Amino acid sequence: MEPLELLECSSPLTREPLSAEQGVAVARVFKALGDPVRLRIVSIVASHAGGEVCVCDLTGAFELSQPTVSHHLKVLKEVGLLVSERRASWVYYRLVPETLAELSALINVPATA
Amino acid sequence: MEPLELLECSSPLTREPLSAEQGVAVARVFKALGDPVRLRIVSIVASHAGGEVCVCDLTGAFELSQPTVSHHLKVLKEVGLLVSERRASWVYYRLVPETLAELSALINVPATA
DNA sequence: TGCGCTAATAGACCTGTGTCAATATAGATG
DNA sequence: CATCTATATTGACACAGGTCTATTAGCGCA
Repeated sequence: MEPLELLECSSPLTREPLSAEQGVAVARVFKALGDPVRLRIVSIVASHAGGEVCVCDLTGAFELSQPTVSHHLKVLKEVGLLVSERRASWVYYRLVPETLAELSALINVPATA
Repeated sequence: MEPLELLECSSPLTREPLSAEQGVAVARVFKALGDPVRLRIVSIVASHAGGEVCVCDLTGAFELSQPTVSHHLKVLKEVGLLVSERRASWVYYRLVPETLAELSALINVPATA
C-alpha cells in the first residue's frame, strides 16, 4: 500500500469534513503514530543530528527485541513517515518531513478568537 | 484517565526525542485520531458552523449504530479532543482546539532547508 | 407517574496488533 | 565457500479494540 497521495491536497479538517476516503488515508498515518514506541522512534530519527539513525541505535534505545523494533520501523515506512537506505551491513532510517508537515497542517487550528 | 497535561510543555519531536512518559501520553491522542470514523467525527465537529454538533447529527452521518458512534465520541472525549454538554434531551459536542493545536505544534517540522 | 425520545452503557464477538522466539536474508571478510 | 554481524521475515500468542444487540439512564411532557 502506497503512502498517502490522498493527504496531499486536503484542507485543514477544521475547515471542512474529511471524506470517507480521506479519513481512511489520514487515519492510517495517525494510527502509525498512535503507538508510544513508534512515536519515540520518529522523534529519535527526526531529532538526530545528521538526519538519520542506524537500526542498531534504535534497538539499544528500547527494551524490546530486535524484531519488534524492525516491525515498528516497517509500519512507519509503510505510511510514508520514514524511508530507509542500506549501506554495507547497516540500514539507516530518515524522516520524511513532508508527511509530518502535511499531518501538522491538516490538524492545524486557526488562532482561537 | 485525564487528558494530557504531559503534552503541555513539549518541544517539537523534531527537536528532541520524547521521553517514554511523553510517548505514552501523546500516543494516546494520536491513537484516538487513528480511526477513520473518529477522524471524520473530529472534522465534522471542528468545521461545523456554531462550533458544536448534536449526536443525532453524527449518527446520521455514518452507517453505524448509535452505540458505536457514542463509543467513538467517548474515546475522543477521554483524550481531550472533544467536550460535551447536555441540553434538554440532546448532547452537543465541541472541539477542544488547544489539544489539536498542541498536537500540530508537536509534529511541526521546521522549514526544510 | 408514565410515555417517548435521545444518548450512554454492558456484554459478546471477531478482527487487529504488539510482542517474542526462531529462522531467513544481506553483506562483509577471511 | 564458511562464517560472522546486522536486519528482516515468519509464525504464534495474548490482548486491545471496533462493531453490534440489548438494555439502561436522562430529560421533557402529558
